[in-house]
Amino acid sequence: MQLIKLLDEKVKSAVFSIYGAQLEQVEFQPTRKDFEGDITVVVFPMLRTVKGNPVEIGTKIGAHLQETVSEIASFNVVKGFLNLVVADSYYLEFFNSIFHKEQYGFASANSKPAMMVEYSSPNTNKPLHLGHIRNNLLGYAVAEILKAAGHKVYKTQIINDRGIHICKSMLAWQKSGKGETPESSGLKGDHLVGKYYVAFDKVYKAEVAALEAEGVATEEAKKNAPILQEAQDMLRKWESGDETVVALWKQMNSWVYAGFDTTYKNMGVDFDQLYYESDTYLLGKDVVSDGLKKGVFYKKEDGSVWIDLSNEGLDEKIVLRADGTAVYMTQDIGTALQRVTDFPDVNGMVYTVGNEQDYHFKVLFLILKKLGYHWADTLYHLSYGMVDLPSGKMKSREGTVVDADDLIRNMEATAEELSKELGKLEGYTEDEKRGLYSTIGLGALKYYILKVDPKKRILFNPEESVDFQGNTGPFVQYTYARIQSILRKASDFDADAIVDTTMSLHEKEKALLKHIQLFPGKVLEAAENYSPALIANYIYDLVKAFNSFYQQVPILGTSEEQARNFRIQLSKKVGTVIQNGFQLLGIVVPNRM
RNA sequence: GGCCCCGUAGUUCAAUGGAUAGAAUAGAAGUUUCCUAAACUUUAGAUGCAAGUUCGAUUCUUGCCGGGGCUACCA
Repeated sequence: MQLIKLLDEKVKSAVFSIYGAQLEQVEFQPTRKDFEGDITVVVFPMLRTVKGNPVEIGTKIGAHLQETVSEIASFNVVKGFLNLVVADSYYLEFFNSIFHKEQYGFASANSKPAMMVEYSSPNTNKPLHLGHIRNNLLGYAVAEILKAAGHKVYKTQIINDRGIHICKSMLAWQKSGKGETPESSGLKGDHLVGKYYVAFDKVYKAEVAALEAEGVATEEAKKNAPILQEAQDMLRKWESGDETVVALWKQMNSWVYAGFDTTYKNMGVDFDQLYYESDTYLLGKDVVSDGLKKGVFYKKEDGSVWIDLSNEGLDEKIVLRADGTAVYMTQDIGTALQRVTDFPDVNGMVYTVGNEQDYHFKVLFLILKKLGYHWADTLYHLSYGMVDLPSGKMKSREGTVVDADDLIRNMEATAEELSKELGKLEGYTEDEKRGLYSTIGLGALKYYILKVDPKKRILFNPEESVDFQGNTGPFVQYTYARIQSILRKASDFDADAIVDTTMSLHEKEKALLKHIQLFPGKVLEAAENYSPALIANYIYDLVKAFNSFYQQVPILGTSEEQARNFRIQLSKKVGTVIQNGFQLLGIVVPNRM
């Protein structure tokens, strides 16, 4: 970053002194590995300002830079690309300047406005599945990245704890549960409740089929199945505050929360502030009447309230039912306002929600804007692709899901199996080993999900296990562990030594330093794009470069003392960057594996 | 039908409009008396199709083809 800033000025003044022309901006890119050089200036865009042959222009600028800028050791020009070779001393000075910064790459805390990141937001009628895992990992990682970019961040979720879905589980439990509890059944609370959600659907389908057999039309049968009507009745009772129903609702939700807490803990995600739909679903109604007065909304004959977005290329959208009750949109308007009230310092909210709701959020943000809330422009829908199975979409009701708890357990089991096969853990206690299996298994899973661009849909084949080799979490973790091993063995090295900047660098060392230098910029880029994938890919490249260095250059075996010490320091620094980068992804790195 | 997203090696992923499109995996061939071989090195293999803008297009525009999603007084 610093280098580019410096060169930007130098190139501009070079062009000015040679051609008397003022460049708007200079285009840089890292030099491709097939060419000699470290950083490349692209000459083509300059042709708009400076007339002439690109090679000739590049050569003149290169010569001028070599003469006047001490950091530039030499240059070459290929077609319209001016490749600059940066002096080793520059990189060594850079290394000295960052070596002691433990938080290297992170902007100073709270130097930017506070933001709120919403993620997870599950329904409370069934356990979490792979889709939720992607949501949680993305939301958590984006929150961490925003923090690293200097924002204060509040992590939040809205728990969808009311509605017909939870009544379905409640009803089925009431009918056939025989008082079963997590304790009596040995089932995790969310799994127990999910079991009854599936049970409801089974009865419901049977009833629909029975009605159809009697000659009732499918649509009618779906509406009139007795058990569904009972569930709707239960929801009405809940809304009117029926004591028995509310008590049952509280009990079943408490089971689910306990289950979710375990899953969140295992996944390593957390929240600063929770919102419950049962508290917020009535919010937003005042805003609607306010909007009516302002003329943002309009009322239809039946009393329902709408917004017309056809001028924006969207449809009409309902914001309040004819009977005056709130819909999804009403609630989301209210919740947004609530959050702004609760956290006045927040400037920017991120909603981590699947791309099936792209339209909903487009409309929500537009409505808030039309209502005149200045902060509407700071809202962002972090939309991500679905996680599908080869058989299609996951459906909890039909049991075709990859359960979050099962998957995590499987990943840990695979890690255990592999670790035992390799047998490198003598001296570890059983507890330490179990901790490590979890670190590796989760690392593999998290990396697998996060390295993919959020927008892209993931096809997950449960038959093919998630890899532990190649571009994977364990690959990165392994490299980190090897670095720690070096540091353990190098007890004699001087961690405070200032590197002699007149030393000449090995090609692999220079490659590493160049890469390390990119880290702070990469963090900012990831924050701007809300993309943990950028961090994952960056760390992967860094690790590749380190492994290549490790393989080809002796570290502890270096005969020259200064060079040896530098190589250990360099390894240590690479380790810190790996650790810091993986921390942003919520992945732990082990000292041994 | 309308609107949105996605099409890159067999497979899973990369590439602010820039050089000969990078990796991993699966395939082929190598590297352990030496810092952890979950590694390293070599090899073969891809931009859905057709136009346009540009000095230059995987990237931007349009059309077509393929996959997914949204288009509820459910959330």
